[in-house]
Amino acid sequence: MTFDEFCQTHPVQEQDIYSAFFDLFKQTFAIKNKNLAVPKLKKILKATFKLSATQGFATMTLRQLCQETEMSMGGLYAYINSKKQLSLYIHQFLNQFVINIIDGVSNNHPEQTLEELIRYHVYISEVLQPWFFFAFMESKNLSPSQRKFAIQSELLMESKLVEAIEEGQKLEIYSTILSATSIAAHIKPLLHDWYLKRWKYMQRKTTIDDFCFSVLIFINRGLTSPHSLHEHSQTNEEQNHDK
Amino acid sequence: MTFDEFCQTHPVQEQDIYSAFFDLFKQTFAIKNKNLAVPKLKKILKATFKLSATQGFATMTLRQLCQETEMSMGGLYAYINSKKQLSLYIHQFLNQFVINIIDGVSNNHPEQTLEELIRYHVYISEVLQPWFFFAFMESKNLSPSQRKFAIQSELLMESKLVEAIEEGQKLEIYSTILSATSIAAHIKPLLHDWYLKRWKYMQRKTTIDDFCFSVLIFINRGLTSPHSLHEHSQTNEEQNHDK
DNA sequence: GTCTATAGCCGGATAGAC
DNA sequence: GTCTATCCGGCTATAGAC
Repeated sequence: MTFDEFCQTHPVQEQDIYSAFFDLFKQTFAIKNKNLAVPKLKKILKATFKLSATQGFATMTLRQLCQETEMSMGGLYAYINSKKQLSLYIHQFLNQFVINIIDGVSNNHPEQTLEELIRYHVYISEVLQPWFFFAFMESKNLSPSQRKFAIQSELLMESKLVEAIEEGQKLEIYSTILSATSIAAHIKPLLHDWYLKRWKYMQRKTTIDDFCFSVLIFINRGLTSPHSLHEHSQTNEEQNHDK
Repeated sequence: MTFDEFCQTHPVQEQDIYSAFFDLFKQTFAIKNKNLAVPKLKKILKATFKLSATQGFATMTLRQLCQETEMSMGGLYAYINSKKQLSLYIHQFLNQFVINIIDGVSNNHPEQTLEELIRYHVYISEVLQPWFFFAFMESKNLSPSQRKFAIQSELLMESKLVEAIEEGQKLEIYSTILSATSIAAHIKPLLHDWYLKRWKYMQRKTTIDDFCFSVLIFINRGLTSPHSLHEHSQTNEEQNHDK
């Protein structure tokens, strides 16, 4: 499945996202009119991501947010109850959104499942790049209990990866030299790189499908190659003596 | 080379580090007495890392820093000129420190060079874990020109990785399906994971040499395996039809 | 629902005693 | 060199007009 196909089969357009955001928290907003609220929430969230990405959420002031959104302080406070809650809502919404999609990944052949998990993660993090970046950088703002809640989508992804790898190891498709847990631990930072170092990939004109292709090759090799570094490590001491 | 051997052959003990920190910036400190200054700087830096890691540098207040270091505001200001400069100095020192070590990596056989680069990076990031974590999370605080300067150690590491991989590809030790640049781009986040998600590895009781071993196997496979995902991707569409 | 004006607080930084 | 006391600016949040 390519990125385009993913976008056509999942509710990941901008209007889908911000509309879902309103619905999730509507009972706590002072504003009740959805048609009015959604565009403004969109403005507020986009501005928050922009300012947070360049200076961090903590140093972003609500005055800056007003300027960026062309709203007044009073107007802003009709949509957010506090600066802290704005951050909390972003974490909570993202977590819910990711769980909904990752949970739907079918569990068939391990290679197929693994590819789908990886592609879906990259695709979601593309569509919600500012959200992912924000969540990664600003997770400190959360209290321990809130953090535990917001991390659930991460845990789900990790357990699904481990499950697929273990399945592949049972079927003897994948090597068992490294544990499924530690391989999953290596896969995740590879995927995070797509939204954390976005500018790097933009600069190099790497498309999202190129990135997926390259990551999938790299991971697939890490899982299937019969080679082991063991021999390499053992000869290493001899090499050092040669110096 | 194991982590222990690395520590014995490089100036990476705590006293080495904080002493070097004082030397690098001594002309700008109000304090001139090194024996007095080094322990206090150590206290200040450690407290800064601790507070920043849990709440972020931006929300850390100098009053918190005073409490943590058992100093007064006035006393503190004998060691730092401003909050901003404290952050800047951390970035600059780390950058210098990493360059000094990475630049010394010998350029012999590509496999050996690659292993040494990777091990050294992990080993430095172990010894200076709080510094690396700080630099990653707080790089926003830097102005563009300062950031450009502080990123030089990253660029050096990256260019050395690419150089070694290209060398290996020329010698036909490594596959050329993926470019050296994109492989290097995959290696870096794997290494960053060691200091970014430290708690995860602590919890799992993964030792640093275990981590290096596992990463080296994974990378080595990614470089050498003859397998290509190409066949897999091509058959993927057929698989989808099967559903 | 949205605005302006302001309350109330807390941060970084400094002055000046010791 | 180190302390206490204080200044001043900017922050979040709210009150009240429209």
